[in-house]
Amino acid sequence: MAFPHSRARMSKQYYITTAIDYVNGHPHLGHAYEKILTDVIARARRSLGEPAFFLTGNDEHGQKVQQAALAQGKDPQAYCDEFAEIWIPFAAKLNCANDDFIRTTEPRHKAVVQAILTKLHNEGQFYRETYSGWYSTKEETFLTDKDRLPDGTFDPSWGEVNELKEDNYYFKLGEHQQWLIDYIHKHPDFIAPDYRRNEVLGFLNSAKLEDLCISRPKARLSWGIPLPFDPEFVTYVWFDALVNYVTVPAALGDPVVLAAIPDLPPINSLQSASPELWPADAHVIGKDILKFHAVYWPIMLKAIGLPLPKQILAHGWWQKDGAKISKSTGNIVDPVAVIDEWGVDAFRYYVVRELAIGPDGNWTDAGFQSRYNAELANGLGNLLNRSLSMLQKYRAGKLAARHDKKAALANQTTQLVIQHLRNASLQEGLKVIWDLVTDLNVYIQKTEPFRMAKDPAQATRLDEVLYNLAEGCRVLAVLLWPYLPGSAEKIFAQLNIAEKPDQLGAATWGGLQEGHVCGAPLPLFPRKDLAKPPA
RNA sequence: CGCGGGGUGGAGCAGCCUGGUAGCUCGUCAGGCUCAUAACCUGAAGGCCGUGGGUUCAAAUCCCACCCCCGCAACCA
Repeated sequence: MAFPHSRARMSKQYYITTAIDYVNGHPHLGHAYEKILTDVIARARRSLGEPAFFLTGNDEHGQKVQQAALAQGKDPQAYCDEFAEIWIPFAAKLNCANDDFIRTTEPRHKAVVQAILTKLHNEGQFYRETYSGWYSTKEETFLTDKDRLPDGTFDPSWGEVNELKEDNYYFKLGEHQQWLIDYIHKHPDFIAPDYRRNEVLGFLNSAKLEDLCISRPKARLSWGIPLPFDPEFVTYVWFDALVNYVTVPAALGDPVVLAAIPDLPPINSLQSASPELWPADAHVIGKDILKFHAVYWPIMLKAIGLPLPKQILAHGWWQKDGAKISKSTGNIVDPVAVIDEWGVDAFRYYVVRELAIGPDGNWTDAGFQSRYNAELANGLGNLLNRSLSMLQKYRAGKLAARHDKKAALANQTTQLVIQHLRNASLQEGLKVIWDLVTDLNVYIQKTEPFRMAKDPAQATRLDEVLYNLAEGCRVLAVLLWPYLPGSAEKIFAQLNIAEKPDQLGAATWGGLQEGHVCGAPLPLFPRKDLAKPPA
């Protein structure tokens, strides 16, 4: 698969990742949400003129994958390959411009994981110990006292529970605990939003960290990366999965990562010039895996000798109609179905506009359709439509001299949007953009160009208004590009602008020149009837 | 004493950290406009900000107690 956005630069790129998705099911709303958030941030950086590298991928090892493959009578690798055929196009379906797609069963990843394990093992960061506990063979997991019913027994759903002794390797976390607490205090932006930082600090302050078990006996779980120093074990999935974030930089030859893992054998390096990616600027994750990213991962990196990511950005979860999303009750949102019916930009718009990054959201079909009609169709789409319609009708699409009635407002909007994009305040950015949309709609109402058109004495005034509207739409397209790249390009096409609206520098007022001929209007977001037949 | 999130006009939310006339979107009602995707604009009605205490000149906002809802075990972001 080609990743046309790949690029190699000589200086540190903005590097942003999603969590990698576990391949035991099909993509759902939550996966789509995370990828879109990340894509908007990555596109925003590119639009600001900064090279940005966006990584997403699949987590393919572990017990559930092995079980699922077995249940279907498939080889685990074949099973993962089939899911990759779903997940890679899924990112494209969301119009994500990711630069690479990591799969943890790839040779490049195994090589990096094993090189890191070797290094840490040689440095004495691991120890081997026998664990004894209650083991559910059916669920293939150890149970704790918390899993006991009030009468002291285990729930029958666990099946047969036996006491089991098992050797494993452990990673010493405890000795890094105070260092991590200090680090988080010194870097207040490391975990966002800040209430998540408080949560992590609360966790770190409440008890001594238990050491992390980084292995599973092969007899119990074979589908994993073998420990290089003990072939009887495979790597615990989380240790495996987190490393993905440095795998790709390593594979591309990032000098920072290579310096920390000197024994890494040569893996593929397609780049002629090695990009500088690490440390990541942001890991976008769900709130459920905060502990892995804000506790285990920083400690792993510290032990490896790599700098920490700049920020862990934890988003919330979606509900549907106020209830948890559940496949068994059919309470689901199928992103692909929504995109097929409403368009990818409508989907991207809704999930970003509906909530800030952090709180939980609630998907309702009524809310989605309401935003679609009110904000996309009636707001933005109709503004473009009526503006171009009048320009076409009264001036055959041809613009008169530049006029700056809306210049100050547009430039101010641009500054605010840039600020919000830099802060990953994506929802706020959209709000500010829509303030401009609303203002331009009011502007038409106040100036009534359709009335001026009937009075030849007002011809100049009409030209001025029409210029402001067309230029306002052009600025809007540029501002919208990180969020709604397809729609932004459609606006440019209707304005008859050849370039792409993908550089925020172009949002400066005055881009449209006198004499430029704009195209004819075409509804951006065709309005749909709110009344939907009951399912 | 488990942890976390939340309870703000009919609905969905912001505001709370850094107290000082309660805000947004949708919906409702009335009016205006006609360029436009039956779209757009203006105005109005509607809330004692979960409950009870406390601090304060002043509390949605800070403190204490309590009540209620939702996640933390799945299909998981």
